[in-house]
Amino acid sequence: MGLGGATMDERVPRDFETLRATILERRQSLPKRIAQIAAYALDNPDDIAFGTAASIAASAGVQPSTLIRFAQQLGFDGFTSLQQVFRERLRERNSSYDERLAALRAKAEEGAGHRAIFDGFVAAASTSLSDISRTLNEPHFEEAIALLAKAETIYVLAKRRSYPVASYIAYALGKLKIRNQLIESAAGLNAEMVAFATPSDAVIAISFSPYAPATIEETRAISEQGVPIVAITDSSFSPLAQFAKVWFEVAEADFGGFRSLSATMALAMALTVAVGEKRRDTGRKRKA
Amino acid sequence: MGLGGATMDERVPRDFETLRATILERRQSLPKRIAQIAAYALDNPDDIAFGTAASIAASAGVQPSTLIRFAQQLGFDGFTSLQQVFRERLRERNSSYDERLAALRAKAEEGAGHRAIFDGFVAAASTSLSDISRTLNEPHFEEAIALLAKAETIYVLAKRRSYPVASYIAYALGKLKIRNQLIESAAGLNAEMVAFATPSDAVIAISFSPYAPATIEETRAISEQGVPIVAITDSSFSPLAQFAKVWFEVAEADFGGFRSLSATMALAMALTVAVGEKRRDTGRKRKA
DNA sequence: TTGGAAATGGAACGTGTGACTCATTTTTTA
DNA sequence: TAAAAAATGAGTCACACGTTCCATTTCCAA
Repeated sequence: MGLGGATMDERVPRDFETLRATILERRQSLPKRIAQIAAYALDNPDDIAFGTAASIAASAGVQPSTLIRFAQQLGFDGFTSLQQVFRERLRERNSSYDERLAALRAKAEEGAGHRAIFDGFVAAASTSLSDISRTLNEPHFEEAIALLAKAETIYVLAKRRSYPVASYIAYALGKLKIRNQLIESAAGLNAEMVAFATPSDAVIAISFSPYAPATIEETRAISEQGVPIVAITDSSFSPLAQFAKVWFEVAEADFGGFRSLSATMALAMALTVAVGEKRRDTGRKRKA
Repeated sequence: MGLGGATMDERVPRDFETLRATILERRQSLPKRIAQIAAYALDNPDDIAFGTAASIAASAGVQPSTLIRFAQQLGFDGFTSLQQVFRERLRERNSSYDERLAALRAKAEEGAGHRAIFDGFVAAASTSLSDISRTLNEPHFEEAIALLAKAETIYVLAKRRSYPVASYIAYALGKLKIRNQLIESAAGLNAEMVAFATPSDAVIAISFSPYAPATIEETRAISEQGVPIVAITDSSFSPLAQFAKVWFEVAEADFGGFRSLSATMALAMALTVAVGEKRRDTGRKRKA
């Protein structure tokens, strides 16, 4: 029986994920040419969805007939039914991220309602997240983690708009049992607090344009004491950048004059938790 | 010239958005049957991408030849070239949102690296945003805005993990020149602060499981004074819900034990700005 | 109302499609 | 190593496809 198990009562994969799993599972036992197509299919699913049997076969470097045997071996009637699965995949996947965002943004801009405001903030947050996900500088990220992991006390410095981020960092550091000091504006004791920091500590400073003068000033002061600084800011021209050992540029989308904090938050949390992990690892090594 | 302007040098739409715009623009001047297809095409772009001329024509209730006339009227050679645009649309839209998220999450789960941690937080934030965007209860949203808009002073109540959100709300309210009072845990004057609130004020209370006892207690106290409460919390069983006039259920995804705040932040900002707008509108009306 | 033009329906056509068949090659088994 | 079985390549074929063409209907202007 040349057609393998196709005539048996085995179930035919009707959705792409099942199909994919089936192919991966049988990969080892497939004949060479069939395996060649299998690999091509999983690598270029869009081509399978749109191409003709002939064009796909050519791209994959096999004969059209082999393509049909491949389909039959998986339990399909022929190439066409196999292709349906690949088409269904494209059809079923919801409108793309960008389309959704565009829709949200359009609604937010045209509609004057309150729902539009909400959509605007969601869109701004999503955009910011997707931006930072693309642009995060990994070496900087690793450097910042290393720097913070070996600090005795982590000082967290931010005012005004950035303050919520700082307070969440402080909360998270506390939960991770990492000594930290939040420098807020309330009591006016900042100068004294800053004076305690030494080169074996570290600072996370966060500030966005328009930069709070107090943040700048305190960052300058603390950097002069030789304390290493990790800065999260919004441009290379930020006054924070010149004082910082490592700095991140985070482009937050804004809506209605208020900038999203989602990207900054994600970065801040990642930094914090990564530092926590690095410390745990280092501690474990020291003991061993 | 039966084929309309097709023979002129007008540009043929090569991408879906241009095509869409072109169709919408000409909609009025199109013959009946052609317009019928135009509407069908914009409503069921996926069918155009995958179907055959015959099947599409049948679905749209026209003759196949009309379908081709439609394509030609838009400047295409024939139906096939028109179809390419619809296929390109599916092909070009990046891997779907869900696929991207799944990828991020997979990386975050398998990989132990620091980048994985970052991806995890971005994924958690994205998930939360997409969830709240789907599930936001609009009547509740409007009600909360109305309630907060007419308050003399808005009290903002949150501890621990929720505190960053509260501080951002307070910052934003301040910028919008809306009188507000942030109730933090620092000074221990909370009871006194809470005592000032009257029924013509309002409260935004934020708390997630495990609920900070202080937040619950203060919310209870303030509700007994007849002050209307808007609660942002994470479950219908939240102790906040029973005290609140309006409450929002926000499901935040978490990563590494730290919950994202992105959805809560977006909701909080939307609330704040919407209240600001509503107040401006009302003020304008009063003057007029 | 009538003439002409545009729009439409439907049949006919040629091309390119997927699938089948069979000869050949490769792999496996004895 | 020989024989059998499986896999592959290539040619063929029926047919469904997109397209074209022409007869008919609909619409508009005179």
